[in-house]
Amino acid sequence: MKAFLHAQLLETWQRLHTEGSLPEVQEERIEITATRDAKHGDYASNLALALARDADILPRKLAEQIRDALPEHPDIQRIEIAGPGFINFYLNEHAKSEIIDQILEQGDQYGREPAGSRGRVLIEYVSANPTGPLHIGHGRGAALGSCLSRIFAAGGYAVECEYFINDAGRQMDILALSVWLRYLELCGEDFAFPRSAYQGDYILDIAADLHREHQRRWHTGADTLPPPPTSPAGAEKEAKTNANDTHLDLLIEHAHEQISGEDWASIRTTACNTLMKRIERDLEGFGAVFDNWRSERELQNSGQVEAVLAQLEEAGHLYEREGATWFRSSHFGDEKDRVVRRSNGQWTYFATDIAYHAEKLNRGYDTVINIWGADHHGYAARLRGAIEALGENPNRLEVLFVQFATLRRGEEQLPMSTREGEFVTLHALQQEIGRDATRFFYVMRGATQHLDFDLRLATQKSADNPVYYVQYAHARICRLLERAGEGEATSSPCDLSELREPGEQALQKQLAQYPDIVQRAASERSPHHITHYLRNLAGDFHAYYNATTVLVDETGVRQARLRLACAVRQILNNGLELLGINAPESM
RNA sequence: GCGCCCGUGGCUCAGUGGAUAGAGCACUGGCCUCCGGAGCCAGGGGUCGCAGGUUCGAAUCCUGCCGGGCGCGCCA
Repeated sequence: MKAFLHAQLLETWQRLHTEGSLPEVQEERIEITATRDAKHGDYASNLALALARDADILPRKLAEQIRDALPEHPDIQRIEIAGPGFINFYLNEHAKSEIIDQILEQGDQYGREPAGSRGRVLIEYVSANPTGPLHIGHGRGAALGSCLSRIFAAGGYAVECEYFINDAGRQMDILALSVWLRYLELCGEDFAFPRSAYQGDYILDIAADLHREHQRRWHTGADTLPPPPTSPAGAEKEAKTNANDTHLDLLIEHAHEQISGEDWASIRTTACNTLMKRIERDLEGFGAVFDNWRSERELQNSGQVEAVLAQLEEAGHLYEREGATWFRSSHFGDEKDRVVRRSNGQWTYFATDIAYHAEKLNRGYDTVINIWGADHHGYAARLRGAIEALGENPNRLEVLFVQFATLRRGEEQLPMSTREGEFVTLHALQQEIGRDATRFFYVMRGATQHLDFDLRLATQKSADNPVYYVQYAHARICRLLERAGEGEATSSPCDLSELREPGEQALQKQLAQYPDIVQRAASERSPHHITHYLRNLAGDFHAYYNATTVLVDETGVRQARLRLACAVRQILNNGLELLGINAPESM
């Protein structure tokens, strides 16, 4: 209906333009919105206000001219000019109740665009380092990516989801080192475990497996280990960090002397695979589904990094300085140039990432979306710059930054830090509050907002908890339809003009907005529009249900009300589906 | 210091340049002989951080300032 009115306005304007009484107009400038207040009709347009200047006519006069020129239509009861020059459309009852038949006819397809009709999108998300289990910080990215992929699919995009496995680089060496040191402890060695190595129990588990399988094969005396740094009292934090980093490097070097490169690689691979399996399992349990798992190591071995650097070199965007190779990212909007090859000959992560993004773009997606934590925002400019330098349109890459989530239980703040091994894992969070509530809470705020995740609220089984509120509305309708006999509600269309109560009008209007909400959630990459909508719809239903008896004796009224309830259930179901949340039949 | 994000009832947050700025929580008072009370209804509570500007119209766009978060490595 909204699209229809938009077309009518455009057509009418163009006709008046051809007749010479109005100037030209661009399609985007004609807006029509569902009204917030029923006093303003069902739909309203502000075009007379917006375009009065161009037309050189007073807004109200312009509005009248357009109203008079609009063709009559059986769905439109009347058109009014209000306020400074709004054009308000009032639909007749029949047009409003059509929505119910449409919803029941299309079922779970209602609100969905034809698959693949809007282009191809790749969403890369989570991509956490395999150095520990996923924690609640990763959870937010996982929820956002997973919900967005479902919303995009509903919006008509062909969507693929991808996880980039950071299985190369120094992090992996630190991981292997952490495992090896724990292994030495299991061999009976006694020494101070480095503070900046990975502390978590999962490291111990991997070490125990290795110890069981390989016995004392990689054993070496603790007395040969490089001594830990002695940090003088009052030393700067930064100096301490550097000292710890250097110590780790010495330890890694030492390990290389003690065991063969092959064995070291084997420890690294075992640790990485074990953690990746755990990550995959956690994501699967969370409902985050991936189509592709791309390995950084494989990418590096494929020769793509050399190729892409050669391409940049050829285009003159690289230069040497102080033994390193730099990319001239400052020419492409970054604040300074960035190293792509270190003076020790190794690529930086950035170099690999350029190759990775070049690959993604070459695979032919219209849009490539990355979901990153807010702490990475400074990184986007150089990546965009590299894409531009490669002759691609940098706008095909879109980076969504998700702000941090803090976790609390009532007043108590819960800490999280991978290195210290003290964090709430995503798995533990789900165990405690369930997948549905976890997903809903993660996406109910805009991604740019800091999220205050309250475990106490999320575990409450009451109306305070929005997940239960929405699910309860669904369960309630299911029970109602069961009681009435399913057949009655889903049978052939009945006379919906019986729906005259204010609550029934409100519900029909709310239902009609669903497709717009889905489109908006997709175009703004904002699943929270869905959570808000569902809460409102559930609220309207609860209010209606409390005020009006559905199962009355008059057959016509009863059938119409059941049919309305059935349509509400369908939309609750469709909306929850977009969030990957269950729509239970009973609770 | 520079860059990005955020300042909206006591709290957590919606808000697409539009009509009287909205929810939920908390608070106060009501509603089950009734389709699920895991629910509903009513009420109080606001300088939309501050100051300019653009506009017929600004919480929304622009500039400056104030406050909070994050980032500013030959780490990933």
